[in-house]
Amino acid sequence: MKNQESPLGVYHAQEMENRIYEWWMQEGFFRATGDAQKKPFTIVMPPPNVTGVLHLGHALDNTIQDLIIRMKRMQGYDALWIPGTDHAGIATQTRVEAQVSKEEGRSRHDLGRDAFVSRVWAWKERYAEVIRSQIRRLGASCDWSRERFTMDPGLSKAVREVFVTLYEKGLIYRGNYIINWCPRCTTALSDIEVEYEETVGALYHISYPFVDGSGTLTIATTRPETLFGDVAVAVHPEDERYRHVIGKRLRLPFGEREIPVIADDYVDPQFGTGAVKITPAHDPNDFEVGQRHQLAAINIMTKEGKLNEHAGKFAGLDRFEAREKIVAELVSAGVLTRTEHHHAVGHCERCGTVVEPWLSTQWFVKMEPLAVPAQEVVALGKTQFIPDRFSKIYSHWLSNIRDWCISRQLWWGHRIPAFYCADCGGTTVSREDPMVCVHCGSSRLTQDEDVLDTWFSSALWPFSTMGWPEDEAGDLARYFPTQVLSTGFDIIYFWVARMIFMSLFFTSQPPFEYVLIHGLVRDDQGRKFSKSLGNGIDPMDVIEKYSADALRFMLVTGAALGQDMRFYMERVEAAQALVTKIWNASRFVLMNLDNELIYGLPAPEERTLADRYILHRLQETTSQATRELEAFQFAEAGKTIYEFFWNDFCDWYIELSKVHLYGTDARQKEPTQKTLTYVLDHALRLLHPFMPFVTEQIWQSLPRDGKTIMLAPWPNFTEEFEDPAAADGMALVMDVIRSVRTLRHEKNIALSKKVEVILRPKAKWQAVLQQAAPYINRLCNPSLLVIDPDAAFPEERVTSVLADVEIALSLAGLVDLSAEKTRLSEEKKHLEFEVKRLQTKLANENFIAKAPVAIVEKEREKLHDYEQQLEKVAAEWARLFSVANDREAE
RNA sequence: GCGGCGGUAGCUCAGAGGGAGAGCACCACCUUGACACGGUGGGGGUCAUAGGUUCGAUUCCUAUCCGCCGCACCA
Repeated sequence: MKNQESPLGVYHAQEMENRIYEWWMQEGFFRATGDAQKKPFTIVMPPPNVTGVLHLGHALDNTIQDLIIRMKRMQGYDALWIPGTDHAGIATQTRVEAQVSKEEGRSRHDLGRDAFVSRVWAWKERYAEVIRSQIRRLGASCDWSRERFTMDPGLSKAVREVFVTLYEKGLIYRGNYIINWCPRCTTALSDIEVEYEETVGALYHISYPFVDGSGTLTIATTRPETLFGDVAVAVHPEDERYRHVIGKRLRLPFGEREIPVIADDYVDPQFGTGAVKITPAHDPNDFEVGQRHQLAAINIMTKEGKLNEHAGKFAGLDRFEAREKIVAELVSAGVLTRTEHHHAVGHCERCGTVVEPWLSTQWFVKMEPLAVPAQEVVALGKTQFIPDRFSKIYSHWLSNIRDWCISRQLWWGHRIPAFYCADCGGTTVSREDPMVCVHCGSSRLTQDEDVLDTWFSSALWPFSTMGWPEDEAGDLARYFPTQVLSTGFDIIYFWVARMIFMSLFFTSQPPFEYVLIHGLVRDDQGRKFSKSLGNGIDPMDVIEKYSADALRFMLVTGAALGQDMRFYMERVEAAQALVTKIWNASRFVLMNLDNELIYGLPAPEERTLADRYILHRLQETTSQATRELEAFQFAEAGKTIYEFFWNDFCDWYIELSKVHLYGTDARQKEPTQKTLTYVLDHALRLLHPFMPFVTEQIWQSLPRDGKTIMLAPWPNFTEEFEDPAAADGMALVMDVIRSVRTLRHEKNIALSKKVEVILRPKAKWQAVLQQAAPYINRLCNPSLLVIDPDAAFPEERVTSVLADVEIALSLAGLVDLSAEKTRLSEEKKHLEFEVKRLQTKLANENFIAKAPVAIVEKEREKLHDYEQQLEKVAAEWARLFSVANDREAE
């Protein structure tokens, strides 16, 4: 009967995980119910870009969200997790352009706008499906019936509504300003889409001759090719060196154009020569200087980054090629020298091309009116960053923010709803495509060719996914605002801040209560994963080799929130070991159940000491893990549950349970079976958000109440289980067992070899130890177990002294006196040290006076225990000496 | 220049005002009726450095060193 087959069989992660996910989907467990009895709890998933596949960072992010949403669902919330994908304008367009070019050797212009865009849609369909299957493979319990894409009709409607509203309120405007331009992508970029990289470049000193022949003025520049756009040279008004040349005129090289010397305190006299060429069309600072002095702006570059007709004979050359040629000519003319110069050069975030500050007409969002409330809401704690330090980063950015350039010269994205009139030149911005110009009534309208920055639509994600603006009574009313957002710190500016100000503006509510910021997943050497390093790890490969459960557990316990983590396969293996351990422990439980077992707990009076202990620990673990999870301390919570399951449940309780399961007293069998089942059930529930698959699989085989562990109630605080007496008692029993084992090990006595064990406890522990005798018998294998405060120890023995019990093994003929003396004297030395330490501490009047009473009391108890132990160890040590002397005397 | 993070056992990381923990690795023993992805026992840390606060600091404060990151400027 004991050896019946476990219904669990062999663990096959791949087959099992796929099958379970399918079943969850079929049963609709992921769908938010809308149950009015339940409180809603909502998370919107940061939509992955449809550019390609998911990486470990996505896996971490989604695991965190799934963990939270699964716990909340079990806690009885109407939990909603909205999945989706982002169209990722530049990134996706670039990928598809590359694909078209590679496969057909054609550019997007060869295809034409409509044909190209339909190619991108095809790409989107394909990769959205890849991403969907990857998220599923991870076990994400998101509500697929509410999946969204940033370019869905509803979300596009939201984009248009937002654009038009902001335009009407004067918060969106079009203008000719310096923006960041990527000549490769041929589009404008926002400030944060530019990545600055420290580079070794050159500082060129060029001498411009005065028109009146009175010598030259030497300027310093890093970009000599822009000299064709120079409209002035500026010096500091207070700079004595140049005061006399202000107002004079200079002649530019390569041409006859003359420019004035002006004074502006923007100039730093310490830098370079103290004289700066002013090129308003190609430098943001120069642009401002130009405006202050009413200077013209000469744009000398094409959108591809080539010099245009203003550059004379250099027209048509690429900007870097032109720079070389210009420098060469100026050097031979003797008017240019160069020095090495370190400076940060902006690169396109998507393609790495050096970004060009470029004057062009673009659409902007006026930021200040939006940024102020967005800062407030975080400052007031209505939205909280976890860890809190990220709120500083957020607030710092918002307080220094410049207007947001939102137009992109791309084809993939939301087309800007602005229409220009061919007759009056007026602009019409409207919710529906206009038939006629609002200014003059002409029907000769053409829509702006450009699309909006992807982040413009992502910024609306928390409410656009819920039906805003069309359906405000449905999901939006119930599930917005959301409770939690989980994302990486790299996206705080791009996305989090923008969602917050857009939500505040359009819904008057912050979009989330908590923003969880996690760190980066790095490789085993601490480097970022990157294509160029070739160190990428596909989460699907990890799942394939181990399991989604293991990957999830590893990621979520790998580091504290906000801290970067290194990805080590060894740690996935460790997580997999836990999965296996859970599986095997469950097999044990199941193969020891009787078919007619009724689900439930044994009555309190039927519970064994071990039962009481494990229920107490279950209770502790439940409280602690719940507290930690609710504080978003996932790694801590994972550890708490891990330790309970492995150490308390497997190493101790299961071993102890064997006494009752296989023992002679049949009455104890059923209570133990019930406790095993109960504790396993609840431990699985605690583990489920971490490891959804294996816990579901096991739970299905368990006597249970419910259809799926996904919807089983989250374990609650159960006062009835609180049992400090059982906890203390078992702690002592465990100490005793451990000590006996240690003595056996030190004396090389295998557990299979029986040996007499004598325990001399303090009287108050007599009953507990007596009760625990069957456990000690099973785990220590004594030939005879004596438990008696007055027991006499045999002459030939080894001993161990605990605070509350003395332990002796009877070892006739086996005691190595000198080894034993060494061991005891080490022990004695250690105890003496501790006693001394505590005596000194307690002799300190300041300590007694100022430390909390409880601490002082604790230290006194410690001292007392140590003193007693020392006394006994010293006595034993002395006894050995006399035995040794006797032997020598013989 | 401004700001942030990290420096704890060989490795990766937790932790916390009252003489430091885990996983992996290591050593010894064990095929004990769930599990060798296991069991039992063990070794290993002046908690980066120097000051300060405190009865007490590895934990709080200051400075320094080392590693990393963000922002700003860069003609």
